[in-house]
Amino acid sequence: MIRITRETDYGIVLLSRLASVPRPGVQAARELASWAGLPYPMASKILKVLARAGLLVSQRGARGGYSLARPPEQISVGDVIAALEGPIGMTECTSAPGQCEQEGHCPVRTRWQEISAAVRDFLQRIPLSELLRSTPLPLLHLERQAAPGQGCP
Amino acid sequence: MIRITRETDYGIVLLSRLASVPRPGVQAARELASWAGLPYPMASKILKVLARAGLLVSQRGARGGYSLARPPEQISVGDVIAALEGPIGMTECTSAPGQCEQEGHCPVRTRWQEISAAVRDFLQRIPLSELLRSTPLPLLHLERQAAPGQGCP
DNA sequence: ACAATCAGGACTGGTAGGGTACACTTTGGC
DNA sequence: GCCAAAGTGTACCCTACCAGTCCTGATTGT
Repeated sequence: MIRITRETDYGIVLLSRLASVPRPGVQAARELASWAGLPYPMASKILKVLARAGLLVSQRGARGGYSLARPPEQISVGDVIAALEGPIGMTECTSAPGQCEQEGHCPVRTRWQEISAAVRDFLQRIPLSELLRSTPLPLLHLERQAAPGQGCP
Repeated sequence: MIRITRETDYGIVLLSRLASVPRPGVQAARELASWAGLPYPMASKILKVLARAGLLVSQRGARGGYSLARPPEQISVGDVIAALEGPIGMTECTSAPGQCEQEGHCPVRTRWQEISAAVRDFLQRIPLSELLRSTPLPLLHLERQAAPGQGCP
């Protein structure tokens, strides 16, 4: 279904929350969970992973919590997905070579690699900060160019 | 993991095979299966679904088989995915509204809808015929524009 | 008539998503 | 110095769905 998991979805919501408070905004997992309407254990699980991946900084002990490791402009949707689900690839063979026995003679393999790369790049270029803007949106548009490196002037 | 299922992957390979023979190229499921290195029941299952979805035309009886319902330029990767996995959406709420209780106040919902739409469009614009070209590739590129309808001149 | 072929299910095993629980460590505050 | 409030790590369960098989029927060319 070309779908992110629920955990990733939650992760993005939690990060967005952290991105929307003035930095440095340390928030406890319980606060974040209740704000997002998630059971605490679930939120905690996700936050742990995001911290280990380097997207969050954790502060242990009383009055501890989580805060963004980088400004929200420098954390992309792609980063979050990669942290919670592993490398982004539309097919098994694109994310982990050697899985498919057909690899040698598969007629569509290289194309899938290109398609995956395009989607990955696309997600990599959407920062958290953009997710939050409730105002006029820079329309996301997927373009096919005739040649590399020849963007609009 | 933002991944198409194996069935979809197989489906695209099978369709590509049909697209690569001169039309009207009726091929039996057994032939297609052995060509793709798939067990016959698996290939058969997939072909049935693709036929019901209108991407393939089936011919029953002796010397029957499958052929493309439309020229390969008019069948897109998005069509195949939709046929085998249902509507394309990166999150549950984008492909089937009403699933998420948070829908009303989810801060990132509209953005996901845009992102999903962009990916869906992108896949919708890659025809089977393109997957087969082994020659210089029109680079796939996902672009973000400032405004709609203002592509390169 | 018969064999080749597709159609439509039912059925099964495995794995990953989604969620919970618990024992442990760290740290601020009194 | 102790306690409570945090995060850490790991183990665990359950369910759904992916991946794959099998069987019984309906068509149709020869």
